Amino acid sequence: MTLPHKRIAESTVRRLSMYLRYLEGLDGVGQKTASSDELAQLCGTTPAQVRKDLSFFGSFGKRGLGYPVHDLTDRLREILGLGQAWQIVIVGAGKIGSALAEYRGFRQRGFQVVGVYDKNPEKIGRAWGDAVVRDIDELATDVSEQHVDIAVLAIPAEDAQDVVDQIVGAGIRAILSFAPTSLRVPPHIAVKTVNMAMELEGLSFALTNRGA
Amino acid sequence: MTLPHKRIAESTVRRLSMYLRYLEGLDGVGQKTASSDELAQLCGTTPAQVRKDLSFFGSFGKRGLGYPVHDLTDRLREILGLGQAWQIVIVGAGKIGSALAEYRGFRQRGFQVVGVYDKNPEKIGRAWGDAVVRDIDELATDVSEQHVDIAVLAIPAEDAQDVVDQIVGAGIRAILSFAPTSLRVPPHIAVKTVNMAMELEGLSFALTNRGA
DNA sequence: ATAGCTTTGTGAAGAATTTCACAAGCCCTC
DNA sequence: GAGGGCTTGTGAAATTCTTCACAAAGCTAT
Repeated sequence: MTLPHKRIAESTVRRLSMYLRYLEGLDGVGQKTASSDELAQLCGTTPAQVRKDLSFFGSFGKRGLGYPVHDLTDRLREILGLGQAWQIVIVGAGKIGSALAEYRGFRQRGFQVVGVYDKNPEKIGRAWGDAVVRDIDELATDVSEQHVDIAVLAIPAEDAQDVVDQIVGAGIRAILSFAPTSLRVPPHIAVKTVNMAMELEGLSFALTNRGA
Repeated sequence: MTLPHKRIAESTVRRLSMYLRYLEGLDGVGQKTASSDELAQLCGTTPAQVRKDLSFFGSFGKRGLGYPVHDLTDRLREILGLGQAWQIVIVGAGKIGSALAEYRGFRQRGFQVVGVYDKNPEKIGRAWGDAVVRDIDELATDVSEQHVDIAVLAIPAEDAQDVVDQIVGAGIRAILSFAPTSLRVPPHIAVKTVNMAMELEGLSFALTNRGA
């Protein structure tokens, strides 16, 4: 459906995601068209960047007019693969896992939380949102038997690689990790890592080497 | 102290942060030296990249031997500005703010949480970790009167820009935002945004355009 | 239908980042 | 103290990403 003739940069995909968010907002208030300049200002980028990003996937705009808000919204959803419901599991029922399990953004964008796992016996069996916390020892079996697309890891760094090896063996296809460690996975598995310490240290560096 | 003759890329800073994490681990188990190759494998990058990144700041290694683990750890802490205690406030006492307030990584790396703020009267006054939740209306005053370096935003997108404007006016120097929106700030303010929807959509895109 | 204003789509230029490749340097052994 | 085996530090090459700049095209008004 989408035609990735060229490899699409990760930075481009991140921006597409941002364009989508703002287009949804514009669509919600009934705006019919938006120019690359308007989108760029909303997203904090440049008009040329917006046009280039979109041009990788086709010609959606009208010269002199801009982009049709509603159509482009649909098109971006399709490009980003949001047309279908992805099934995700959350691994780790601590504070972060808790915040994630209740995060409305998941459902809003078609990500269904089909399971929550922990290794702590005290947490197993408790209700969490719609799900019940299950024993992490069941994770691999569940992943291979049910259809699970994405695993979200909210567990300590030292447990992460072990869990990754298990779920990769069980056929997971993508991982979003909040564990502050780098993960080894086969090349066909998509992985993103969110590392708060890294973000904070980036700010610390910026404060130290500029604003001083 | 550190000598940023050239502008340092953000990607480089992120990797420095990762090198630091693994070096701390190696230091903890008493390893004396580490080669660029070993660090690269741990961090999932290349030896050349490791050497290039470090070379922006000096020559820390010994040819034939590698890098002195303990010294380089110290040096990286200094480069990243972790020698001092940064004071941070958390804005938004919801699930994410809660996870953040109790996040040990902050204190471990010298980030002191000196305040938690919310606009919900039911939350104001409750104890949160060491802090008590304060009224968000006091935030700007507190930022300008106390010494606050970094604000961590865990609030809805629609409230974010308003809070940003207030704390920028009050003299904040850096912002870490979990609000899924782009923030307008003057150029001397450092900003990082963590956007979960964006990460998930990146995975969705990858699943759609490859693994299919 | 034409003129004038606007905005897209896109090669080409430019900038930034990563990778290459190798001389220089350090350690150990003989 | 000379030779061999490693590993760093770094210009230069390669690659990737962003910005430029302009022809092509749509809309409105006359």
